Amino acid sequence: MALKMRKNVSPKPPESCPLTECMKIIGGAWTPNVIWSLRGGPRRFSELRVDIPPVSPKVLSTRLRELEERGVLTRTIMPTSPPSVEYALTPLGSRLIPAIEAIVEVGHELKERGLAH
Amino acid sequence: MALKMRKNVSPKPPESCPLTECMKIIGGAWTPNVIWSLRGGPRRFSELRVDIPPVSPKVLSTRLRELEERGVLTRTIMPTSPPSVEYALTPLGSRLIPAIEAIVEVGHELKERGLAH
DNA sequence: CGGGATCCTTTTTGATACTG
DNA sequence: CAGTATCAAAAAGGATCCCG
Repeated sequence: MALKMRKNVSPKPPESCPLTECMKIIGGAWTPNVIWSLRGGPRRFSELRVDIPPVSPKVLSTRLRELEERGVLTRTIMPTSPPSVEYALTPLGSRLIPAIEAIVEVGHELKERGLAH
Repeated sequence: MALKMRKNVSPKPPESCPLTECMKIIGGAWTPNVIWSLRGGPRRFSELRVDIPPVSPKVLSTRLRELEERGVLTRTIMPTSPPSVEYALTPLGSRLIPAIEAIVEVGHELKERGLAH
């Protein structure tokens, strides 16, 4: 016995499920951008569209609904005229910022090394 | 002038491009799992398949090629018999670990809160 | 063992147009 | 303004079989 005496019998990824779970959140198209845009404070639908020009209204609203469902952001209807809706990060949503920053950092390096595709 | 005196004229996401760039790396199916499996040291193709049972050989090899191309990992053919191939994280690849850990952490919380889907 | 080649299905995204 | 509806297009992933 003890045939395969590799140092790494498998790092054991018990967190790989939460990983997948969280990737579903930030993995959607434009999702990181939405969170990034909200990091400085609440923003309205049309403001987000300006922040992220290439996103279509359909995809944006889809992302926003998903993120609200998962407790990443809140949707508040402001009693103004014309009516407006504000989106803001929840505390949980804010916790995604460091993760995204880490990703940004590596992405940055990738560009510098010309490894971006 | 100064019509829109919102506090956040837009957090300005200049890094949103590297962000997208990096998301392309870790955004693929099973990619985080691959990196996670390699975090403890080099692994072979078939070992990765064991670590990540649901991944098909096609997708796994696709991911590995992408990751190699982007300098995240190295591919080394070992002169053994039968021949084997080892994959290992590069220093750049290792820098993704903290990012993934941050993601895992939030994913973990999501599960606890029952917000996972 | 370590994949490449195919083919097919599912999931996602995008473009437009239209409404309360 | 803040979306929804519809339709079409495209990625992405999965299943298999095969080969050096």
